Amino acid sequence: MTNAITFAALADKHRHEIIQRLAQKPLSVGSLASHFSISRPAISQHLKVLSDAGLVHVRQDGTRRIYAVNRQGIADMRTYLDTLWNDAFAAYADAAQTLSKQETP
Amino acid sequence: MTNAITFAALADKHRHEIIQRLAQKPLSVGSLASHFSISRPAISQHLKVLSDAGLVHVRQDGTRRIYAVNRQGIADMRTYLDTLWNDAFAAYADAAQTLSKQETP
DNA sequence: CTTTTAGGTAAGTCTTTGCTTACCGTAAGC
DNA sequence: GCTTACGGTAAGCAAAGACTTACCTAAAAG
Repeated sequence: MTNAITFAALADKHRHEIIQRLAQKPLSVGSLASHFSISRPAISQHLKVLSDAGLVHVRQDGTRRIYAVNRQGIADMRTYLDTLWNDAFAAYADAAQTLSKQETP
Repeated sequence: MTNAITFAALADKHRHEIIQRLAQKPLSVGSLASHFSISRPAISQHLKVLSDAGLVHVRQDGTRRIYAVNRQGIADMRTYLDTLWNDAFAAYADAAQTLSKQETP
């Protein structure tokens, strides 16, 4: 289910860059953090937000935790936007037909 | 261009509902506000955020302002997610090939 | 011209959130 | 066993954000 918190996960500049990097290649927390100016715990917290939103998933590898993009989560957002787009299209076509009353309160 | 602020626009519960309603039918500010428990100025502020993100546009109709979904903005987000999805897919295929070194720091 | 209707904007408050440092648990290496 | 590497979590703080009320402008109605 795609909702406000799913979008909130990508609403931060750093989380945005995190998911971009993970889309290129799955990475450990430390290796990910090395690309940023913020602390490693901050990255951990961002990853939790992304994880809770279902946009990334973890795999344990020894002492390291490898994060990767959860493609299903991305697909769900796409579907959500598809619906929005289609609805808006239908509403537009509808408004074009009945030009007289654009808005019935 | 789709970035963090575009997603931030949909990161709020109320803005989420606003765009859903606008996707069904373009609405004036007041008529939109009547469906919510928050004040009209609050709705105005939310509409500004959505507008700045390029997700809605306005049309003046007498003293009223009719807001509608900007389909191009939605399409841009879809494209962004498409790229993300494809990149993640490529990274996944790549990781499957070279199973030995999943991560090169 | 005056009044109403519609809505954007400002100022102030309260909540949320992103960051830091400090701490703790767990898995590999010796 | 002990130690080191890797990260998740807690507490506290400062910045951002979502509200409110109050105010102001612009278009229609009379």
